[in-house]
Amino acid sequence: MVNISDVARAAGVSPSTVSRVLNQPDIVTPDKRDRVLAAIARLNYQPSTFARGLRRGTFETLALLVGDIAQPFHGRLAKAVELAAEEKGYSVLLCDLDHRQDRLVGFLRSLPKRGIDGILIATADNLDVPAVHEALTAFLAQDIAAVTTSQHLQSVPVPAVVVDRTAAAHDATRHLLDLGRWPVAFLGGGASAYSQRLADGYRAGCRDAGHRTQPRLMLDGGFQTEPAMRAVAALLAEGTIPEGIVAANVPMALGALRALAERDLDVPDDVAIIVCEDVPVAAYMRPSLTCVSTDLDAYGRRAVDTLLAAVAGHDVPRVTVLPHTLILRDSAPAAVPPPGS
Amino acid sequence: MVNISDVARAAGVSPSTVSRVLNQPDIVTPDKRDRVLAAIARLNYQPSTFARGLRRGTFETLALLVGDIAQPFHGRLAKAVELAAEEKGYSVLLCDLDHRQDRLVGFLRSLPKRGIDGILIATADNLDVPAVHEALTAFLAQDIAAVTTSQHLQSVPVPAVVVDRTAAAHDATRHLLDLGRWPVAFLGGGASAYSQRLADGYRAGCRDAGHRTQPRLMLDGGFQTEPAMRAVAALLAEGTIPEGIVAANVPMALGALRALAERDLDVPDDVAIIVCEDVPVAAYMRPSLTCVSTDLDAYGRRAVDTLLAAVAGHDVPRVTVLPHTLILRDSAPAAVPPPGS
DNA sequence: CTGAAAGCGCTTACAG
DNA sequence: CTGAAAGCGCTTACAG
Repeated sequence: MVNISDVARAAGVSPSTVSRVLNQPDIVTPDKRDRVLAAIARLNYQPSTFARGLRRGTFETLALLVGDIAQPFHGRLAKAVELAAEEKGYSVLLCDLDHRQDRLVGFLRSLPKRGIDGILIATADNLDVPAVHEALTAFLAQDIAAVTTSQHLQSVPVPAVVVDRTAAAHDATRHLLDLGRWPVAFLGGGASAYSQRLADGYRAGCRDAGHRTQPRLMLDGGFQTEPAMRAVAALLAEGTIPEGIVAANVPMALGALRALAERDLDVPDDVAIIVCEDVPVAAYMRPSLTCVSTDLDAYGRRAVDTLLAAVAGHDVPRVTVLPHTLILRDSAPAAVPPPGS
Repeated sequence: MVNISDVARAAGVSPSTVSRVLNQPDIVTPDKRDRVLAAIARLNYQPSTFARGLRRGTFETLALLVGDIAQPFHGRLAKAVELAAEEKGYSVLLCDLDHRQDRLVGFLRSLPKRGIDGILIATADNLDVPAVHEALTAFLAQDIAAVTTSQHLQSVPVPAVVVDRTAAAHDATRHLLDLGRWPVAFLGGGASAYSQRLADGYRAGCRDAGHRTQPRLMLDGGFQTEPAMRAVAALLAEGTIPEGIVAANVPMALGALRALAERDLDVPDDVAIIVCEDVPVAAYMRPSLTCVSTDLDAYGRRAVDTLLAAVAGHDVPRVTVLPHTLILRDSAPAAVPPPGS
């Protein structure tokens, strides 16, 4: 790579002047400025981000810690984040957690030495556990900005950019109940805070409609298709056929669809399904999936903007809530008679 | 962040000695070595990757240029790449091309200044076009290693780690023909080299079985669900009902499924579908999708290994071909009578 | 306005 | 074996 001295030599000035042309151009005589600019263009000079970063202490790089980039929601969000960051001149380091706590802790330990300016934590896994809390605290002590999506941390002061999951699940549940469906099962991901928040909304939705929730209707599908399928199959096998299912994510909704199909249950006629996230593929499945949807491009942009504001040392809101809307599709349309009628 | 001088002071040695403990430990007296190691542990010191990189000229960072991280195949491959790279101590910069040539060219121009050691180009978009060729040549001139997946470049000496797409499409086509299906349509992505390679395999498969391919059976679905749906719908509207469809990717297969459903055509009874890639979701759709599959973890690992070998200056094979297998699922099972029988 | 100098945090010949 | 010095490619007070 051509460096600043090459350019200086070519333009007949000192390296300092080349640097000034790049950073404070008005300080430089037009004559020299033009010569430098010409040399830069001719040699195709680009200042090394890291030599510059070493001096300035900022590398224009963010890290995205994602639960599982292979999941459609995360992939779609990662895309939005990358595009938004790139627009601001930042690069994005991809860190796939593979839903493993040891990986998260490892990244929190190793990322500071990589000179990143901030991290975005996008995982539904619970961060409010001692090991993560400790690693996160040590991380933040090094004055690197952090923002989470998908959860609002209790124990550590990290700003969150989130959808109100409780409200989303509440709306989803109400939609099924308004369709006259009951019982309605909840297909979540076990004890994670994220899943608990959805479960709260589900319970509230049931309560508001005068229904009593039952533990056996709270299914643990581990956020994955396969275990979700088994959880729904187990519910059916024990004799309960729910008239609706609120699924936390699309892969689990797929698992539910398969389990229902094996028992020849129709969606939405026998069982209506609604999902608490939206991804492109949801619109194209059969039946297409009714979802609580958020504009993921806006989500990614907002998360990046918040993180960059924090990087710049500005005060940022402790929590930013993005709007969500119900997208009606075939798995739980605007109106469909309950199976008994 | 604590730096090497802090450690040196704490251990009562010079920074040089600390550096040696890290890089050539046997050169250092055990006594001092232990003191330094203790100080490192106590202060939780980690040498800055970029200060080190500035000296050494290597930053232990790879860039992954991906056509669209939101597509399931790319997301799954990105995961494999990230895990493999991290295992070798490398970080991965995520660069989403959004299938736009200007973004690809922009990344090729801007990545060198970011001090990456190599790039992995994972896109089905055609790279053998003048603008990209020029940018790629300028990129390679800076002595940064590059590897492509998914295509073998004609014009530039970049090693490729690929599945033999022609053979894959050939096998896929033959499977449908062996089922007694004809006509069989090909659902590809227009003029891209990637799609052309698949089309070649499709044509060869037809030819081998004694069928004459017809241009109207070659559909352009642009690698996306929506246009694929329109392309299949158009074929049906014009009166042709294929007994089988070879789809280049899963999103297009979804589009085909929808178009067929709208005409009440059953899969696989009326129309069998086979896809030339495999992603987790394919197994869980209804009908589940028969696919030509490749172990994506092995794929990612192989791509990273090849790239790192190139970074290290070793000779690497111009092209590495990974094996593929047919995964039989419901959309084109082992045996199903043709619709006419 | 501009150049020479110092320094960001490392590594590695160079003396000793 | 070890420290002082130089240098990776920048930026920015500091003189002038």
